[in-house]
Amino acid sequence: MARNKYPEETVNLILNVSARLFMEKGYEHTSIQDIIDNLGGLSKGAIYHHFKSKEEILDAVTDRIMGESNRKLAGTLERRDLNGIEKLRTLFKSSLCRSVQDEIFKVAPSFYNNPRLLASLLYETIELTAPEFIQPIIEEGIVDGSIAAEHPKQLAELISLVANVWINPMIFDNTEEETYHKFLVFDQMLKGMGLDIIDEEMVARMCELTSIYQRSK
Amino acid sequence: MARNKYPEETVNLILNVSARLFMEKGYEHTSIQDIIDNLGGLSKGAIYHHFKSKEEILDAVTDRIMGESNRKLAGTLERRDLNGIEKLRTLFKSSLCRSVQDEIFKVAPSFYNNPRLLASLLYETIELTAPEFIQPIIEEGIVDGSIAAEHPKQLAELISLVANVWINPMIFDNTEEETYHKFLVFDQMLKGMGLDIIDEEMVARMCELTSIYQRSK
DNA sequence: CCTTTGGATACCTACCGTCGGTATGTATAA
DNA sequence: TTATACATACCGACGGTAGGTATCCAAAGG
Repeated sequence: MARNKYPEETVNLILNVSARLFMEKGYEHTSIQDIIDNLGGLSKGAIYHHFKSKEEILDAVTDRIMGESNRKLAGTLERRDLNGIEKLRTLFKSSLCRSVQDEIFKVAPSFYNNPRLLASLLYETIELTAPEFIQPIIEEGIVDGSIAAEHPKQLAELISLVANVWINPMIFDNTEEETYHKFLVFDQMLKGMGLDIIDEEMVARMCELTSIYQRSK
Repeated sequence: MARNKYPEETVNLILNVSARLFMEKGYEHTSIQDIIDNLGGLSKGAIYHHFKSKEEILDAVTDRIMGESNRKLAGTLERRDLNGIEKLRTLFKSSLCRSVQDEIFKVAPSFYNNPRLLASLLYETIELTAPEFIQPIIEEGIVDGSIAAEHPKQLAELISLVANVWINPMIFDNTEEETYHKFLVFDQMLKGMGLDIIDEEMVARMCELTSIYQRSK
């Protein structure tokens, strides 16, 4: 294929195709040849010119996805009109709304057959989302008095893990009813730790999410 | 190598070698050839006579590990001298004590570089440990009045996830102090949901576990 | 200002070693 | 004799590389 004047377009093309295939078929069941076949004329040489390994493509794909959603989280973090607990609420709500129209959702990826992506998500949740976004908010809430917690780091991890992994319909299959129950238990847990975050609207959104996901499979 | 009169010994040999290598190097970075090289003379034909794929070896390995620990859990489940909450307590305590002398611990496997094993553990926890062992105990506790919960299935999943994954030193690196804080937060969460399970002895054991694991790395 | 030229970069093709897996052969236990 | 426990030789597909070609761009020369 002709040389592209803007190589970042080629990089993006490779990333788009790879991301889709990784989601659909899983990282390990996607071969370089599979990617090539969906590149519209580009060859293996092109891929290995821009990336030094298949692994590096996966890293770039996950970095891009996480980067997108984290940039959106960062917005909430900086708002001055909200105290700690309100920021937590806003964060949850917006991340739920976002998911509904998320692209990743439409391809209905099964993390079940995608241990690589699952592991990435799990570790990014604990090592990035929790300390970078949730923990600061909790610490803020402790200072402004809206949250009572003694170990913000661990609390942030726990909340992030439950919200990002356990409740995630892409990881664990659930009926709408089960999702509802999960949310009730999650709410009970949060309230038990003095965090009143979940409201009816969130529960409704989450059930909507679950059913959208169910249908798209 | 000469034909073995007791083929199950060969199967066990393959499983032992594979388990060790999977832990040390990760499933994906362990080749069939690596396994053969550690088999002491056996060949690829032997492996594929007993297992139909590398995947099946992994399944057998994880099944064996999970089977061992589940058989021990099952013992607690059947005791008649304990009510629900007491069974939960006993379960936690014994699983902590067991881990201290667990073989798996001594090779210091890094789930970090082992997405396959990590995913297996995660799904076995939610789809096996929780519904087969924790949920029945909670339901028993509801009946005998020692536990108050409305959604035993979800509660069982939540507890299992936190205990088996979040607190697991093989999955997330922690200092002893962080482990201690995790346990405090876990305890607070459980108490918030009406479950008084954690005591000082468990906390001590868990910190011991963490330090053993740290040293073995 | 236009042209030439040279090197950096985008990309292609052919090929390599290794991988997981199979077909087939052989020796031994029952 | 038959079924089973292995060994051996081989296969296609895989991830990755070597080396070549084509295109872009910038600086030099006219």
